[in-house]
Amino acid sequence: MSPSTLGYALLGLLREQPSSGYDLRKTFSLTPLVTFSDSPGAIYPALRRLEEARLIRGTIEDGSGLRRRKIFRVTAAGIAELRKWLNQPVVRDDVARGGDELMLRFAFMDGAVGRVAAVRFLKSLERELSSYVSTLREYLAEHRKEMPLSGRLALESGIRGYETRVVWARDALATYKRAQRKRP
Amino acid sequence: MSPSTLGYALLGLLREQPSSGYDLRKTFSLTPLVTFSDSPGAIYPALRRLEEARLIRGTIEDGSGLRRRKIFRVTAAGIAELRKWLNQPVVRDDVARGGDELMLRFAFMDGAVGRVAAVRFLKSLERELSSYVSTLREYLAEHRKEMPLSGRLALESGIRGYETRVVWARDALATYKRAQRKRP
DNA sequence: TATCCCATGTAACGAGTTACATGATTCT
DNA sequence: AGAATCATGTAACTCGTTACATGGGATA
Repeated sequence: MSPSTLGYALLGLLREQPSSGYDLRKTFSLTPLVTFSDSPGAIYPALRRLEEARLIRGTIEDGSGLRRRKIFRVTAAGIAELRKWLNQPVVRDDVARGGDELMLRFAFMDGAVGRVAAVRFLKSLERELSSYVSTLREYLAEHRKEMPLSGRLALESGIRGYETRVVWARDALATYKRAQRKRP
Repeated sequence: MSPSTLGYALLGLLREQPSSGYDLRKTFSLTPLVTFSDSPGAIYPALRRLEEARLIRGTIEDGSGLRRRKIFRVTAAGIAELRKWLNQPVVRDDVARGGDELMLRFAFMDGAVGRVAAVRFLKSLERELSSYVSTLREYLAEHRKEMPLSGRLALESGIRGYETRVVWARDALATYKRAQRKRP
């Protein structure tokens, strides 16, 4: 079985920095990754599953007189699994379901799959987003009249959000192009 | 136990229009509510739970020779439960977790709790969103240097998304004010 | 010594996913 | 007659939530 979204988040974080379960919990409670729960009932079982699948390995820190801490590191198989996840094509369903997981994937790309994959991702993201915005606009145009006011406004909010992300994707692409010119 | 998010979505839709499970599945697959799964394994058990809690009641449609369809209607207790959900204050956690549930709540307000509640919601939403954007900006300013490029860009995408929603909330408020002038 | 933070875990429960199952009706 | 669609449901499985449990080390 492939990991859950939380599992991939842990994998991505551990690739950047080997950490204990407690460290990861703090990351989830103190950084923009608050979208994830920091509850021990989620983190520790998820870590155990990843370890059972040999995607990470935990070693008890043999520090001088410190409390016991288990530090997890990503294995080669873990890196491979992470790459597989990051390299998945961007499909319409991903963007329709809110696209949070897509942004998580993008956030972990640097250092794991490189600029080429990131650029490919941004291009297909822009394409799928644009197409989805069109669908939503058509729906709005067709149902505008029968929709209750708050329902219509909520839909407009969603559309604006997706449009903002399209613009962002173009800017992000430009940023990558600039970085590439500097050190290709 | 109070209903899940899916349960509230069903409650909100059924308040607008009594429907069968199949109708609701189509709504979830063909409208912007695709964020929800349209799988029967989610919908039918959720409907059964709502019915057991007496929040909805289903009656077999005694139509002439049609296939059996069970039409669900919201009960008085269901309306009360929906109102309770809609009238909950907007807290920081709601916006930090992405805010999708907040927009769902707003979408169902018209006809269920009235303009006053909708306006109150928008005001507190704008306040919480603005405050959360500040938090994210501070985080970005402080960690910009150490963050990998894609991670930083992903965070910027999130910030832009929240900012877009702040602007939207102001526009939506203005829309309500205009509507109020027309027929107060 | 009392209290807080560090650090890890488990157990019961709820709910969604996936896949399977069933049968009636309409279309070709 | 066969296929597609309408329409409802169930069972196994996974995973996250909530709440509880434990104990060492630091701080007052």
